[in-house]
Amino acid sequence: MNSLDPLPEDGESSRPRRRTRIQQRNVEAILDAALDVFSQAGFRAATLDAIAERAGLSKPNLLYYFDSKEAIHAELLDGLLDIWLDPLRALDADGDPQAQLMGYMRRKLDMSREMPRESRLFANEILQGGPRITDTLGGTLKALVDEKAAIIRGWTEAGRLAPVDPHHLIFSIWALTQHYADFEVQVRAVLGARDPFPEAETFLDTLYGRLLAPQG
Amino acid sequence: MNSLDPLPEDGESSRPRRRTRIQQRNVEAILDAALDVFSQAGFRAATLDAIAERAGLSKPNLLYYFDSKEAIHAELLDGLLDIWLDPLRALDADGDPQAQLMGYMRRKLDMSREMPRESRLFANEILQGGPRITDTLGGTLKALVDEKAAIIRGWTEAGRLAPVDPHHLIFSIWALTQHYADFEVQVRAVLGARDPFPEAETFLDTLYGRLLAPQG
DNA sequence: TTATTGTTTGACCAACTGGTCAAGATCACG
DNA sequence: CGTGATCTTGACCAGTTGGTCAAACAATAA
Repeated sequence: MNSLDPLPEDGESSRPRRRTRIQQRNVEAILDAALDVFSQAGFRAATLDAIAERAGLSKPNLLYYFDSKEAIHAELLDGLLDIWLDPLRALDADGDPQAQLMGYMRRKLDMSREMPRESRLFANEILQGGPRITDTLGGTLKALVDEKAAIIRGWTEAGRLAPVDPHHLIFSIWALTQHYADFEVQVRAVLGARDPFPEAETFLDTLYGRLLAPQG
Repeated sequence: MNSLDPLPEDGESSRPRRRTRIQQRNVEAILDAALDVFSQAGFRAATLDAIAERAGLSKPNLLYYFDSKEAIHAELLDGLLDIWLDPLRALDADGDPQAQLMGYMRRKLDMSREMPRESRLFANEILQGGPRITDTLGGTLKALVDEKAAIIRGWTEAGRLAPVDPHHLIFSIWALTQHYADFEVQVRAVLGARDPFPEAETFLDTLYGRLLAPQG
């Protein structure tokens, strides 16, 4: 039994956690390598050997920093979920409806471009039935989506937004933006040498412009 | 070495292939079980034991009908790809542009509802870099998409369709429809008991209605 | 019935995988 | 420097996995 993290038992600051430089560096390397491997293979098909190699450590050394394969995966998912949902949290009831939603879409698209591994990590997890995050899905996530859906419904009822099902509107933003990360291989195969993202941004601007503009 | 399929060496008809009733039944059972397992776990994480169990056969018996795990997977992908691309093939240059595209979208949404395993099989494959179908992606698929994109561009240029990037329009249909199969767990977690599909159809009708209607 | 072909399985194997452990190497600090 | 804490590793292990094989068990046609 190892597991470095000394549990709530700090003297002063309660956040930093990693104590030595070596710990800092290695834990970081492990999580980065694990993100590579898990996002490409999914939990079960990922191997500790592959993660260790990519991190430049031996397998037993990995297990000195983390209790198990599950522990690494869990820490990744945990840390990422917040980042992942941040753009939705930022949706502001007091802002301009269309600008808010288009801003949300763009931020998600940026994340697909800049954090494709993270996107694929979630995709893999959910595709495989999400056994490790069903709680979060039905809990935190559902609550957040319901909250924001209510805001969107409010906008529509105030006539500031064309009528749309708020939940499916949010799904559509997820689907359309994450598609460029999750199905990147396919998109690139079809598009050839072209860079998908600038075109995607233009297309999605058009799409949501036409979908959301009030009155028809 | 086994591999039943007698290669091009038939006496009369060249399609049927499976000779005995037993073969017919077992091969079918294996492919169905394999679809269950591969679509849920991805290629690497899927096990022959799991497939065998679900098919009600012993593992050596599986391998009497198929040369290897890869062979099962390959046959699945092969057989499915045609079905999967059929709706796009059906896009008719001579039809009404908007009706054609909305029809395509609906057929894809139907497939997400009725063949979610197949959708997830592809999703898993592509998520993991599509090592077993990159050829098809850059070949058959790209050719088909390019052809249909040209048709769509023609419609737009004729003023029969609002201007949109044809490739990204096709991507959007894939993303939005397959999302309901591939991310089903998430969608259901957020929506609770509601059936996603009827709502999805309404939403997508609205979306593509507003996006595609000519003139603004 | 018998010979032939088709089907099924238990026993087995080598490679891989997640994880352990004790011993050694390195570091931080008084 | 010395000493305790941190870090690293080779050797190892038990369970899993894709795949083999010879022998047994059907089905069927002559």
